[in-house]
Amino acid sequence: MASPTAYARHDHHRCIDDALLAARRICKTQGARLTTLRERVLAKVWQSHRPLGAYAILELLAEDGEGHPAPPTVYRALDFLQEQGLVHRLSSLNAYIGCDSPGQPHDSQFLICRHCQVTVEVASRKVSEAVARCAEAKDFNIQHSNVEIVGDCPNCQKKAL
Amino acid sequence: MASPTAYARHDHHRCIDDALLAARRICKTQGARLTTLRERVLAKVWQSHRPLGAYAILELLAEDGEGHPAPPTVYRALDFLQEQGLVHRLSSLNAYIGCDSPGQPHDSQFLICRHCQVTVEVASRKVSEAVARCAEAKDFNIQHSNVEIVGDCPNCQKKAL
DNA sequence: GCGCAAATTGCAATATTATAACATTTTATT
DNA sequence: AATAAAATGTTATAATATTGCAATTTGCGC
Repeated sequence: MASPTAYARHDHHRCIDDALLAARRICKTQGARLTTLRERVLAKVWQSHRPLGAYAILELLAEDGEGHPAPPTVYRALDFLQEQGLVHRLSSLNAYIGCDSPGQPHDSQFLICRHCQVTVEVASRKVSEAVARCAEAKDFNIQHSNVEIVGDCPNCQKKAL
Repeated sequence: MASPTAYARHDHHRCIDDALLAARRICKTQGARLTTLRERVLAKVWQSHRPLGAYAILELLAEDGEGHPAPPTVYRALDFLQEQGLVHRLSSLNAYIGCDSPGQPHDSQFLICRHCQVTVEVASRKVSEAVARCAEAKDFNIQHSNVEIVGDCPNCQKKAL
């Protein structure tokens, strides 16, 4: 199992660039409008592999100088990005993170490090299936599932925190 | 698979009574103090099989007439109840629900109906194991996992909503 | 029972996250 | 260019949660 990029030293500019390119491609094919603002918000979300709160995004946007949007603006952009499957919301943190594999619908789980906050998205068929069976067994019809796993990432384990 | 109590017509007073009895027993053995306030909060949480927000609990307490606690009071009681494993917090709803099988530590998942909000706690070994394997595969050390599944409960499916 | 320390609760203020309502601007299309 | 729809701006406020400190209650040793 290759270690997720997020845990390794890597050229993060590439993560950002890839995310923006994918977003443009997806929005184009969907006929959705990836405006400047939305793209700026997406870029901020992708500034790291840590989930970012709406107000943190707001501050980062303000630092750019190009306009100081108000909360509704950011929330609307985030709503749009979620609808397009470009970002996920982590409800246990009230924060947002870029989607790892946008475009195709997928069921994902999140590994959230409680020390460094680095968060990795995984798409485990085993987990998805187990969840599906578990719901079926109770005659429950799944619309959406949210799996957030909190613990220690490999890096932080090494640091013996 | 027996249908969960929450979905069936049942004597709900018994759910409340059982929860309170179990809570007293558990706190006693743990040397934890289940005060009047904490017990009142627990009773409110158990008033239904729907998750309840902190401010909703606050209002219910106020209706009783016996003092109108302020938010911190309720949040502290909820923190205590969570520490004792007597209630769970559903982060996707910012709401709290009574624990189904308090006492022993357990890994649970929640089936949340998007129509009637009735929420059932399940403890699927398959899901727990799949989650554990998925984390292991990324060399991630789980501290806690949160699985919230949103969809249509059996009753609401029948009503064809 | 009495006094002390610790735990709990009360209380006021405030922080944080999110949305409502409506005005304005931008965009795509005619 | 005119229009309608979409997006953004703006102001205010709602909903959720916490901080800090004072007052009270409780458990416990004496």
